[in-house]
Amino acid sequence: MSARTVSRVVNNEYGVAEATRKQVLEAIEELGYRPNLLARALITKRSGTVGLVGGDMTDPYFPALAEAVHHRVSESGRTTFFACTGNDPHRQDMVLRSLWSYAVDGVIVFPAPDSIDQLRGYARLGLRIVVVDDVVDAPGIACVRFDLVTGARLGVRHLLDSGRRRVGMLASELSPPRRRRRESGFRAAFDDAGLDHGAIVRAPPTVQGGEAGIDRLLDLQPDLDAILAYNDVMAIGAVRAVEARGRRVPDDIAVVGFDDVELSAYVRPALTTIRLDRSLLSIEVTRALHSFIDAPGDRFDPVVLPVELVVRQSA
Amino acid sequence: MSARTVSRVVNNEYGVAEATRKQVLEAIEELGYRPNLLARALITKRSGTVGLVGGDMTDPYFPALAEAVHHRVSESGRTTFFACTGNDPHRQDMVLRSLWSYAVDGVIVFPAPDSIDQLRGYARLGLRIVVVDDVVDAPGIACVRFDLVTGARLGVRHLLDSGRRRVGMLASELSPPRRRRRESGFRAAFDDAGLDHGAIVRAPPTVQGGEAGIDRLLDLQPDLDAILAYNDVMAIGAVRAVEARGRRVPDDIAVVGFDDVELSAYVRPALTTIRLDRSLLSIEVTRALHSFIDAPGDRFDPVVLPVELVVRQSA
DNA sequence: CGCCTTTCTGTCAACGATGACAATTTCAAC
DNA sequence: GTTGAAATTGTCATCGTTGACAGAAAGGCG
Repeated sequence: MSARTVSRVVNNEYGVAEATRKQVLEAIEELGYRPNLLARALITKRSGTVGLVGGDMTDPYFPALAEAVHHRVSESGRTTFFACTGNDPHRQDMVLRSLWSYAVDGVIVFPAPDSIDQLRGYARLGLRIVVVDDVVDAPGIACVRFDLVTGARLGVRHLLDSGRRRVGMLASELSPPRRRRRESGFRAAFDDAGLDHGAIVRAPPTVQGGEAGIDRLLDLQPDLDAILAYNDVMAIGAVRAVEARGRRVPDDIAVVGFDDVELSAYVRPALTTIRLDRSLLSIEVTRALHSFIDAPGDRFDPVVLPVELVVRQSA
Repeated sequence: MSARTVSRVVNNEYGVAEATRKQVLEAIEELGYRPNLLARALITKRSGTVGLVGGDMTDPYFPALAEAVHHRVSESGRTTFFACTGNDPHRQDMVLRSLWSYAVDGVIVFPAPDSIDQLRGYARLGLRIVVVDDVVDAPGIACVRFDLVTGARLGVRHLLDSGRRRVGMLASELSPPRRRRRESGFRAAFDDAGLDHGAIVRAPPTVQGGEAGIDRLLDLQPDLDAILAYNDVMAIGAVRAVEARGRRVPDDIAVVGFDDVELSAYVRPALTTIRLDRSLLSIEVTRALHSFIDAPGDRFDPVVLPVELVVRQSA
């Protein structure tokens, strides 16, 4: 009974006598044999695993998406591992290096700032990459993103419709210029309406960042009556900071976020937000990944996903 | 220039002439060479990675802990990968299998229900395991947990001190009997006081589970004036459900949670909770892991971590 | 029974690194 | 110039699996 035969049984290959197969399975059971995936991956260049690389796990958008992605990926019999980069290109490099080197079948990445060339490099090394929220034109890289320009427009229009006129924006300091699509939409919406927008302030995309950003924003422009925030977590920080200054949401200042994380419905006031549907995103990123893995090509047309305004209490 | 020499340079081994080292480094740079970690791990049985396996990423306790663990683990030059099991022993088996097979240096596991024998099995296969929140006496397995009995006692005492007498408990249906230490503490606190405790209801440890649990709890015992919840996420569900029934928190019903996730300070009313200090936990689990990895032994004395009552608005 | 086809099983090399150890070079000291 | 020790570099086997291919066994047919 050679190792080769065992290999055939384990991999369900064609051409093993039924009696042998049974015998091998029994031996496997008895000895508690587990194939060594390292050795297998070393030779096949495939590992049956997928990596999901995000910037910050503590932003609730990531875990929720992760769960959805895991679920879809597992349908193809693969395991998903998660990693995070803290939005640090160097840390991202370490993570991708590990993943690449372990021959993951592909990775889904929320890229750290200024890491596009790094991604190109890994694509050249043969790593299949799905980039979320950025556009990279390179073989081996697929791009999926939400239509954030429209999203910001929807948010601003909602604020204008409800009579707000002095609208500031709380942006993320981690977005490089090319990825500031919420800001573009914000400006565009005011251009459309022939009005001037309020100040734009950038801060870390966290609750604390939101609080700090609001402090600066209100110092710059004390008469603001509405805020469009980069995401829900910042929006929550914004609400807190506004209330800490003794002003009320939404009566004095309306707040609109992005994402629609579960949490947004639980805080008071419940957040009005632009929903970036995780289920949709998980479907599309895994579709892109699978098409890369199974198909021979290394091109994938960029996907732009629709967004939706969810009106709750904060605006 | 043999491969062996390159290996020596890459691993910073002693005994390479300076001139050779420089030459090799240049070649590495020029050719974009990356050592294949698979091959390395295959022979060394070490991969420089650590796995953190949780039940549910969408419970905010996990991501926050993950970030802390990642940080500590990275100090030893290792990369951390995260995975989740959905509290399903079978999924846990797949995850551990992958991790073991990729020769991770160790794993930190929040075990799925009824998976202790599975963990023992992997420990026998040589996987170094740190188990959180359970006690497993086996070589190769270290255990770290919070003193939840005391935690529950603290919570109950706080409620009794503020005059509550009809206190129910919202437990997790995922905890097997041996791990129901919050419930033990809950009962013990009432025994101490010579009082009777209210009903105990088990539900999934999520916001929805908390809501559903409260519905059943209030049906069983409509006159409850306080609730001890399994964790903050359930407590948030509890608050919502209580308010949905037209009763107020904390005036009509007080709510105490466990964990002290960041979120707990942001919801209204802000949650009173038993803090399970993530920073402490991350220190201890990585200490356990490192002692396993670096030391020759395969025993590690169980660690019990202290807890702390954090009083906010909900009780 | 011989021959051919089909089915099954085994052998060997390879994946890319490192452990063990051997070979070579370097260099100081005699 | 020889010697010996130390420093440097190379060779070979190995980790556990699979690809390519060869060999053995089984079955069909004249």
